[in-house]
Amino acid sequence: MPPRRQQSDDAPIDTPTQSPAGGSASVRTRRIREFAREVLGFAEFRPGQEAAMQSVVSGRDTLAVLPSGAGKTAIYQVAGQLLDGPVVVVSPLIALQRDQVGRLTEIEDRAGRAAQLNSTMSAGEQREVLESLAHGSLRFVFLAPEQLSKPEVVDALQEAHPALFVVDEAHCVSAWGHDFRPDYLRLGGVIEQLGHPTVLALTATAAPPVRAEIVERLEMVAPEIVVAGFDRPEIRLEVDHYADAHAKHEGVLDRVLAELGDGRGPGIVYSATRKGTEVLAEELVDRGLRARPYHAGLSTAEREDTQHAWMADDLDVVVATTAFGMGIDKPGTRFVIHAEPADSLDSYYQEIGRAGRDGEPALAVLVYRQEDLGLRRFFAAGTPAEEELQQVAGLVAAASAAGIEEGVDVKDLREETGRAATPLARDLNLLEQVAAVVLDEDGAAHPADNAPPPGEAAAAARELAEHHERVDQSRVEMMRGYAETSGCRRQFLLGYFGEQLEGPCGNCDNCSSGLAQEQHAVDQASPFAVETPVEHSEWGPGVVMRVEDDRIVVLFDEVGYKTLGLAAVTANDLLRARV
DNA sequence: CGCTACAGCTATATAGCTGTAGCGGTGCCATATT
Repeated sequence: MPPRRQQSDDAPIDTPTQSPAGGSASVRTRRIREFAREVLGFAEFRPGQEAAMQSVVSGRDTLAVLPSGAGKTAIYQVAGQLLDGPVVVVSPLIALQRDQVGRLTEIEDRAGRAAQLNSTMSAGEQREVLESLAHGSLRFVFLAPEQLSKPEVVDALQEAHPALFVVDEAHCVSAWGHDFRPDYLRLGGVIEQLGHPTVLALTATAAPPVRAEIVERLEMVAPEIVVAGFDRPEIRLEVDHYADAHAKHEGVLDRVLAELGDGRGPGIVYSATRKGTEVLAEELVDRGLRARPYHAGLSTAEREDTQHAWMADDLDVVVATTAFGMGIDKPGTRFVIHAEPADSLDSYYQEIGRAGRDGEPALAVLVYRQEDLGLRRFFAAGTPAEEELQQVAGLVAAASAAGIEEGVDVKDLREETGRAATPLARDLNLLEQVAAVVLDEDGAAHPADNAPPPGEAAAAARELAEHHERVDQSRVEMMRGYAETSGCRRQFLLGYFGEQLEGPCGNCDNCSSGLAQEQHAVDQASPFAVETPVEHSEWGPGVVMRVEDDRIVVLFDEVGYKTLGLAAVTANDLLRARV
């Protein structure tokens, strides 16, 4: 397990005697404050912000989990000014890169020049960025992780000796790395190639296992972990339960109409499917609302148009898949209604966190049907068959044995196995992670040095995939737990993120109905307290995340979140406190 | 995992049931076609 050091906002900063920014901690503090005031126009820091700046400027790898709007960007702006060398910022979306570069360009004369590097630019423009980086005339470069699979990009970065390597929206490492965007998993290797500049990982939402994975994947060394309180008390939490699909559908429409009818709005409706967004948007339009669907299947022009209309207050509702989100910050968003549950509380919290960013009261409603978790379970599944993995490993090994030096192309593998590109890419990534296969810069597969035989490699890869699947499924179960709890929903949510709220929040449906108070009274009597490290006879070590009257939720290192009945636990002596 | 569309069956012919195959989410990038 990676280290899990935590530091509260006001804890003293641990200061090495010699630091890249030079000088003592007090000098550093002064320079940070000066820059923040004079260039960024800060009157004061948000929670966690200055602690993260201190840590980064002192040359320490840092993971900062700070709420949206807490000024994560300012952390690397300040660091970029005080460190000696350029700053590389890995950002998941080209649109986000564009926004950041735009903002930095406004203060360019004081903060330093910024540029992006991506496929929307001409070859000439891309070359120019790499050259100015090498000449030292660029302070910030923004790129997607995929750029770092190109050797010429890594070479250019290496020559520029970056002082800081920033991974923005760092939860993507965990959420997207495994299958969707595997280059996120390779960032650790890139950081090593660059001589391990100081690493700064930034995210708004990360539960303890996600934090651990970020630290591990990025190969962060003795990281400072700054977590600022991420309670959003202004967001009221509610869950509407339905048994019937049609009734649920009507329930979503009614909920939206009720909110807007009361003059509250605008808001976002999240649906799990593209079709769902289109059907709901159309029906809302039929009921007289300014509503539009948004998903990745729409043309770029349509998406941009909808996004602009949303930002310009020309829409009451955007009905969207998860494609609508990162980088969209509209402070006056009054409600977020989910027509289906998210795949985890991590995603759910991120999505509802888009409401009420102006600090005014906002509402998050989950319109819930147990069956809707099925789709999430399906997406969480998908451990490949061992034979499938063995076949792929075998083909790679055979090509090498036959003396084919350029390796095996994914295209060739597709022809030989008759399978689609996506599952094949997933197989190769798994085999790469168990040190059986190496992918070169052209995407061709070679056997790794001392690679295990295909049978062994396949077994190890399957085991790894099963581990991910168990954890992902357990995250879906926690989403279910949130929907079905009779306790305070905010306590449940914050507990999931490892933050304990002393009493019921008073601003969720279960608090309003009185259920949460009854529940809370019972919870006090549980034999296992929250945050107790425990050992389970079958599942190994874990930490108690949540306590209810007859059950507890434990986060296990190996199998993720599990809900245990207390009766069975005590009867069979399943769980012991670790010392 | 669960829903939908649709094929194929039934029953005095056109609607209504049953079984099941197919499908479902996120974005980089590069390459092929206009």
